[in-house]
Amino acid sequence: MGIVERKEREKEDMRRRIIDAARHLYVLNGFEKLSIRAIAEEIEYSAATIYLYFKDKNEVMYAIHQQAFGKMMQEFQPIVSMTDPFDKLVTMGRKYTQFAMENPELFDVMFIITAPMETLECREEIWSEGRIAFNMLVQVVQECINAGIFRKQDPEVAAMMIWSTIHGYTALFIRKRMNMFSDQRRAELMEQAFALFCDSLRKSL
Amino acid sequence: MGIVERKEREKEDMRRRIIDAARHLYVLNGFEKLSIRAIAEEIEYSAATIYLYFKDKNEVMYAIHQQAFGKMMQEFQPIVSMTDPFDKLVTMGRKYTQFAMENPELFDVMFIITAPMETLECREEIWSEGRIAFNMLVQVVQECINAGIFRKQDPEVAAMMIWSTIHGYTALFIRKRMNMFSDQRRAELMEQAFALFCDSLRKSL
DNA sequence: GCGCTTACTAAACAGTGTTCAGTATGTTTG
DNA sequence: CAAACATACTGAACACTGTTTAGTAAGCGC
Repeated sequence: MGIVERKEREKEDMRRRIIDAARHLYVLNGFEKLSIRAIAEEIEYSAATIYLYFKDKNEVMYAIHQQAFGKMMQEFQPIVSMTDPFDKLVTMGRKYTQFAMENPELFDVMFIITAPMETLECREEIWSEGRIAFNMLVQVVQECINAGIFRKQDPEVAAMMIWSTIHGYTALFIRKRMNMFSDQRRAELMEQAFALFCDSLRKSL
Repeated sequence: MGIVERKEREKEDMRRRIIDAARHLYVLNGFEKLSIRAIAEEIEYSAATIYLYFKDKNEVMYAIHQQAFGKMMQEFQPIVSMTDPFDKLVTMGRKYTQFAMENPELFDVMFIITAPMETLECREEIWSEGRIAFNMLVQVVQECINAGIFRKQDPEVAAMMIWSTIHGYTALFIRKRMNMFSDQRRAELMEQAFALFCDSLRKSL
């Protein structure tokens, strides 16, 4: 009775094909221009078929968002084997922005667009991808506390502050809210603001 | 020959009526659900009429975004008459988040949604609203430097770092990226992260 | 009163997410 | 093997969306 298993596999396969096609089109053109019909055409099925595998467009976006977190966490892997906890923190910050620059649409669906969050909301689930990534940061902050680089304090509060700063200019950049500066000045400001922040952390946390 | 002036006034009046209707519907339902047809119905004109006064939906969003900046700057007015420059900074930070909480859709169009920025891009204009608001922050940072609260440094870099932090958790909150925490913990984290940041600024900038 | 400009609109175009009745194929059962 | 059922899929429709265009009606200067 391998039929049920095969069907299960085929179902899983189709889901993967839809997500792959959707992600492919999404990273090329963004959320607004990603249509169910375009995804369907890409995999050579009718648009209605997508709805046999996903509740709605939000759920497709949620799947892309999940994959994107996988990719980001993979790129963060090298950090865990670093020795100095403060270096870990600095590298995490750098990688966060770098990931956003290299994968603006993925960053968008992970941290800015509301669509994937709506799926969670109506499923009444917690945002586990975000929780896991945030925990990684909290962990590193805790290591800084243990190493005496930071004073004893709530690591989640410190992590939140750090995430905020890094996310802040990254999101402002991605959403073109630094366009009052020239390309060069923009890069300069981000780099120096980051350096100043790292410096400030070292001295005062 | 007051006819030209009257026509000019009427044209300006119609623009204002469109913006008012658009803003009204926008703050109620957000960007996705704001349609040109709905705006037209609100002012009892046909949809095509909107296009006699605005190039496209982006330009309507840009107008709303401009008004929103006006409102925010108004709410920031009391700050300029404060005496202690560091208090100014802290109050600005608080007001930024407070504005976002009280006017989530306005904050969205000002700092997150891409639509209004597209208008600027194709007009090849600078983002003057953002520039002016940022300058206000730079000014206060400069005052902190002059008062010896901060050491001598590039005030734009420091301002950028400060904006990033405040914008960071505010944007994460608005776009539901803090939903892995309970309502209470979320508020706690934001407040304490802000307090920690202010503390850190005092000590190290 | 006659042109001409301006203001406006109905209708169409090309798209969107989503639903549903109907079909065709694969699987199970008598 | 044939009938019954379950599954997978699709064409077409619904109710929208932003935007364009051709055509109409009113106001203005002469």
